[in-house]
Amino acid sequence: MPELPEVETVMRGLAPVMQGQMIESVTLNRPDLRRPIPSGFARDVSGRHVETLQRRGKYIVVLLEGGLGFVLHLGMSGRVKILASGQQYTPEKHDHILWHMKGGACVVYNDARRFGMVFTVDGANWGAHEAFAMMGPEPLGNEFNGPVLAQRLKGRKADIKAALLDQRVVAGVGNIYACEALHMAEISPLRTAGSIRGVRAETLSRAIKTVLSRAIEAGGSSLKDYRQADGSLGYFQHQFTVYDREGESCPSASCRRRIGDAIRPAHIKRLVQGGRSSFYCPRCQR
DNA sequence: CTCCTGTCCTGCCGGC
DNA sequence: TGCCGGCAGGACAGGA
Repeated sequence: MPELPEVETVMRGLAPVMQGQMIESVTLNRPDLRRPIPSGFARDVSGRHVETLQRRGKYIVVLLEGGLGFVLHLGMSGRVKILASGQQYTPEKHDHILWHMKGGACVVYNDARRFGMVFTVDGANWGAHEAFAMMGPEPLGNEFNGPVLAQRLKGRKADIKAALLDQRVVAGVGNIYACEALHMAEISPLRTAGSIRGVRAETLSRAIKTVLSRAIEAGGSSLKDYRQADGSLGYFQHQFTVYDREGESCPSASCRRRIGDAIRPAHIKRLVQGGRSSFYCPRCQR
């Protein structure tokens, strides 16, 4: 469930606790998440200051002094808890990794389904790591636009919905925001990916940017709330327009306008593509 | 190359 | 009430 906006929010929440601070020690409560945690991870990371935090797609990249870095992926149930200095730590089930910061703050990684991952990278050249080497453009950057999206979809026979989940096409989009962006762009999830070009590609690229930006804004405001509450990050839930709304009326004004308000609105449908649920409006998404 | 399916993992929810 | 099956989903492997 954590997609680009959630990961961005978690990273922003981590920054004040980690950036410029030293990792004093690391506790590993188990040797693996989805994959084994690299041997020596705790030793390698301990005793170093955190220089910067970055996000690439759904990954958080923590760059440390001395040219080492490590990467955190939240998988689907990963969440991060931040304990301020002096705050009592109450262990919870699935607390797998704890970073103890010098000064007493602590960052806890909790992941019930253990789809997350942690690995170290060469801090000077982390983009070359296999997790990033083939990754598509950052959707919120200037390097992502209609023509770029069209180029990346060119010739692809898969459904656009499936193609958007491919991190080589565009980074950071997952199942929820793929549904939301396609709805905003009024494009059917069943449309062949390669047919998205020209104006349609422009519309879709803009919808992706809008949907993700709005979610980050929502995350930013909920971040404040959660930090006041229990320090938990990555928990926030905001309202989706179509995702998980099977059977509800399509809220899109332009959808209603097509036939006039007097007539019944169209209803959100669910279908399974590549083993994943898609939610869409069969009337306004074409 | 691209596409497609299965796998990992556990909590939760619906059905009986 | 309790059990069981199915579902959720990001990345990746492996086969077509």
